[in-house]
Amino acid sequence: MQCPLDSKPRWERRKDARPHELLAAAIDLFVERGFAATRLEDVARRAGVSKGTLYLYYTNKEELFKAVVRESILPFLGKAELSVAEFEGHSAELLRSVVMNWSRQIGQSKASGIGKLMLAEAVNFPELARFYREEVMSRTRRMISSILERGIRRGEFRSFDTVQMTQVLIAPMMMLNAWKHSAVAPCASDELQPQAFLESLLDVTLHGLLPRAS
Amino acid sequence: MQCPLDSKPRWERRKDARPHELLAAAIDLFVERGFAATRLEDVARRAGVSKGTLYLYYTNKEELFKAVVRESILPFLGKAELSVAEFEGHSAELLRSVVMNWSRQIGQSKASGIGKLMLAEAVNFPELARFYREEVMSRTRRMISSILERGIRRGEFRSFDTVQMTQVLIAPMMMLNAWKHSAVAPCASDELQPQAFLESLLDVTLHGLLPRAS
Amino acid sequence: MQCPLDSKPRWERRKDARPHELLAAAIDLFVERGFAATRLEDVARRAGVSKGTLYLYYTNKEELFKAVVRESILPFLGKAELSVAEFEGHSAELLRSVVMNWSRQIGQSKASGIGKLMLAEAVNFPELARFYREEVMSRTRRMISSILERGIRRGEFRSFDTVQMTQVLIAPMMMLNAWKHSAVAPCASDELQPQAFLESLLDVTLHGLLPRAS
Amino acid sequence: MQCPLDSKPRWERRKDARPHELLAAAIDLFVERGFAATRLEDVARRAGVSKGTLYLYYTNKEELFKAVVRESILPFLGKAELSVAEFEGHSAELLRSVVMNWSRQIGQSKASGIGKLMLAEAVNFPELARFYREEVMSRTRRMISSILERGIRRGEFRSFDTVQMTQVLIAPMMMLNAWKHSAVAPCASDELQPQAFLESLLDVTLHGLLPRAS
DNA sequence: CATGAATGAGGATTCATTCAT
DNA sequence: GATGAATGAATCCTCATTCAT
Repeated sequence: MQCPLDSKPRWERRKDARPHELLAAAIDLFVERGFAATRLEDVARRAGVSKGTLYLYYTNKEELFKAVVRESILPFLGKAELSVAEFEGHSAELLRSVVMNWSRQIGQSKASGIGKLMLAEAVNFPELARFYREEVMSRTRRMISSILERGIRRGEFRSFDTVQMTQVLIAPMMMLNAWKHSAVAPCASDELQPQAFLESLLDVTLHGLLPRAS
Repeated sequence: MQCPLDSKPRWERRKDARPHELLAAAIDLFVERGFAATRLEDVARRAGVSKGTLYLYYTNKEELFKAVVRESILPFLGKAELSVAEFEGHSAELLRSVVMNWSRQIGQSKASGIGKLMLAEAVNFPELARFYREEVMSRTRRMISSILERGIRRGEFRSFDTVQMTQVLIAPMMMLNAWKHSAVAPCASDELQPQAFLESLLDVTLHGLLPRAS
Repeated sequence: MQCPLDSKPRWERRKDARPHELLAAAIDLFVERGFAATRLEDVARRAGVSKGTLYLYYTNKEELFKAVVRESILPFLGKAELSVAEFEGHSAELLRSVVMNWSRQIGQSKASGIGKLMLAEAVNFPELARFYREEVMSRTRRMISSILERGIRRGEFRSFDTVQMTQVLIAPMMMLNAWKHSAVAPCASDELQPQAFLESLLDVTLHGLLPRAS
Repeated sequence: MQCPLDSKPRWERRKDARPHELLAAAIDLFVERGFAATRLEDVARRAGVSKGTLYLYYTNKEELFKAVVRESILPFLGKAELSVAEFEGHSAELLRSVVMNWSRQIGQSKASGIGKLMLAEAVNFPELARFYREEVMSRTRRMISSILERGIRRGEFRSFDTVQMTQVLIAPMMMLNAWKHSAVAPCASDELQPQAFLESLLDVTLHGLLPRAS
C-alpha cells in the first residue's frame, strides 16, 4: 500500500509536489501571456488540477505570482549576492562571472520572462509592484553597484558614475531577457543570439570600463 | 498647426482635430496602463467624447493603437532614417546625434512608453505584434545597424559583430524608455536620470566601439 | 418617429423608466430570497434587461439594495414623521393612525419584507447594516418614541418606560411584516390576518397604555 | 454530564461528545451568519475537527441544522408544554411564567437566534422550512393559544380573538430574540434591555388582556 | 473513525462593441 | 456626425460535498 522507500501515503506525496507543479504551470503562462491575461483556470488545467485546487495552495492570483517569483528568482539572487561577497579576483572577472551565471541560470529558465511582465503590468497591480521592486529590483541593483564600486576602489575600473552605470549595465540584460519572451523581439531568433549578445555586451562594457590603455 | 486663414467653421475644425485629440488621450492611457487594461470608455472620456464616437474614427481598439503608433513614432523614425542617410561626419558623432535626437523627441514624449507595452502584450495581440515589428522594430534595427556598418567601413569603429552590437545598443535605450513609465523602475527617480543614463551609455559605448587607442 | 406628447426619443423615455423597473424587480427578489441569495442576473432578467444593464444604473449589489430602500421605505417614513409633527388630536388616535398608515403603505407593498432580510443579513454586510440602522431603524424608533412621550406628557397615556415600550410596539409590527414574507410564518394565511392582527395589537396596546379606567 | 464511573476509554468518550461539540460550533455560526452564509469548514474548525468528520455525523448542511434545532429548541418546548398542561393557578400567572422561562432558557442561549435566521432563509430551503414550521412554530403557537383559551374559559381574561392575539403575543418575543442577534437591532445595547422589554411587554399585555377593571 | 485534498458549479463584476435615435 | 444605452462573453473566487488514504 505504501512505497517502502517513502512512508507517506501517495496523495500526501502528491501534496508536496503540488506547489511546484502549480508554480511551473503558472510561470509558463505568466511569462507567455502576462499577469492579467493569464487565466487561473488555464494554470490549473496545465498543472492537471481543477480551478479550486489552485486556491488550496495560493489564496489568490497575486499570491500565486509572488510564489512564482520566490521560487524562481530569489534563490538565484541569494546565491549571486553570496558569490559577489566572496569573490577575490579582478572585478572585470567578477562582473563577467555574474553576468554569465545570470545568463545560465535565470536566462535559460522561464524566470527570465518575469521582468518583462512586471515592467508593463506593475502599474496595474500596486502590491505586486512593491513586492517586486523590493525583493528583486533593489537587490539586483545593489549587487551590480557593489561590483562597480569594488572595481573602482581597487583601481580595476576607471572612475565613473556608478549609479547610472549600474542601470546601463542592467538595462541590456533585462532587455535581452524581455526579448527572449517577446513577440516583438528582434526577429524569430537568428538576430537575437543570447550568448553572442552577452559577449558583445561584455566586450563593449569591459572595453569601456577598464582604465584607458596605457 | 492651424492655418490662420482657415475658413472652416469652428465645429468643422473641431472635427478635424478629433483624431488628434483621441490619439492624445489614447497614448496617455495605453502607456500608463497597457493595451489590454486600457478601457476605451476612459479614452473617450479623456478626449471629451462618447464611447460611440471613438468607433466613428477607429474601427476597434487595435486600429486605435496602430493609429497611435503611426502618429507618435513613425514620423520620427522617418526623419531619423533621413538624417542617417545624409550625415557626413564621424560615425561616433552620428551615433551620438541619433541617440540624442531619439532621447529628445521620443524619449520626452509619451511615445517612449509604447515599447514597454508591446514587449509584454504583443503576444496576446498577434496582429499588433506583426505591425509593430515591421513598422517600428525592424526599421529601428536597420537604422542603427547601418550606422555601425558605416563606422566600421570608414575605419571609425573597430570591427565587431554588428548584428549583436545593434541589439546591445538598442537594448539600454529601450529599457530606459520602459523604465520611465514603469512602476518597477529604478526607484523614486533619483536613481534613474535619463540624461546621465544616456551620457553613461554613450561614454561606455564610444569607449568600447572606437578602435583601440593608439 | 417621436411621440408628439413627449419630445424625448423613445429609448430616452426608456432610460427614465429603467431605474424604477430595476428597483421593482430587485425588491421582489430581495424580499423573496434575501440579499445574498438574490442573483443579479435574475433581477436583470425580471426587469427585462441584461446583466450588464443593471450595472449601468447601480454600481453594485449593495448600491442596488440601498436604492430599493430609498425608493420604497424612506418616502413613507418622511411622510409619517411629518404627520406626527402636525397631529393635534388624542395620542391614542395618533398612534392608531400611524400604525394604520404604516400597514396600508408599507405593509401592503413589498417594502414590508425588507426588515426581515436586514434582520438576518445585516451582519454579513456591514455597510448595509449601517445604512439601514441610520436611515430606517433609528428614524422609526424616534418617531414612535415621540408619540409615546407626547401621550404621557399630555396625560393621555399612563406613565411607563418609553424606550422599552417603543420596542414593544415596533416589535409586533415588524414581525407582522416579516411573517408576511416568510416561509415559517404562522401558516398559510388563515392564521395570520394582518388587519385582524393589527386590530388585536391596537386593542391590547391601547387597553394597556391608557391610564387606568376611572 | 459524564458518569464518574464511566468505564470507556477516553477517545470513546470523546466520540460520544463529538455530536454535541459539533452542534455547539454550528449553532454559534448559524446564529451569527445565517444558514447559507455559514461555511461548514468554519463549523468544523471551531469544533476542532476536519471538514470530513462533520459528514460522518450529519449527512449534509440541512441535517446539521435540524440537529441543532432538535438539541437546542425542542427539549425546552416539551418542558413548556408539560408545564402548561399541569399548571393550576391564574392564567395571567401561567402566561408570565411561560414567558419568563422562555426568556431564561431560550432567550439566554444561542437558540434565541434561530428564529431570525429561519424567518429569512426558510424560503430558500423548503425542507428546512417545513421542518421548522411543524416542529417549532406550530407547537409554539398551539401552546400560547391554549393559555389564552384557558384564561378566557376561566374568566381570567376578557374575550378576544385568540388566534390573532396568539400572534400578537408571540411576535414581540420573537422579535426580541431576533434583535439580540441582529446587526440592525435597536442600537448599541442600551436601548434594548431584554428584561425590561419583557416587563414592558407583560405590563401592557396583562393590562390589555385582563377583564376591564371594575 | 478521521482526515484534508480535490472538485466544479455558481455568482458578481467588467468592458469591447453594437445600434437605435 | 454624435450619442450613450444595451449587450453578453469572460474571469476571479467560493464552498458544499466526495473520497482515497
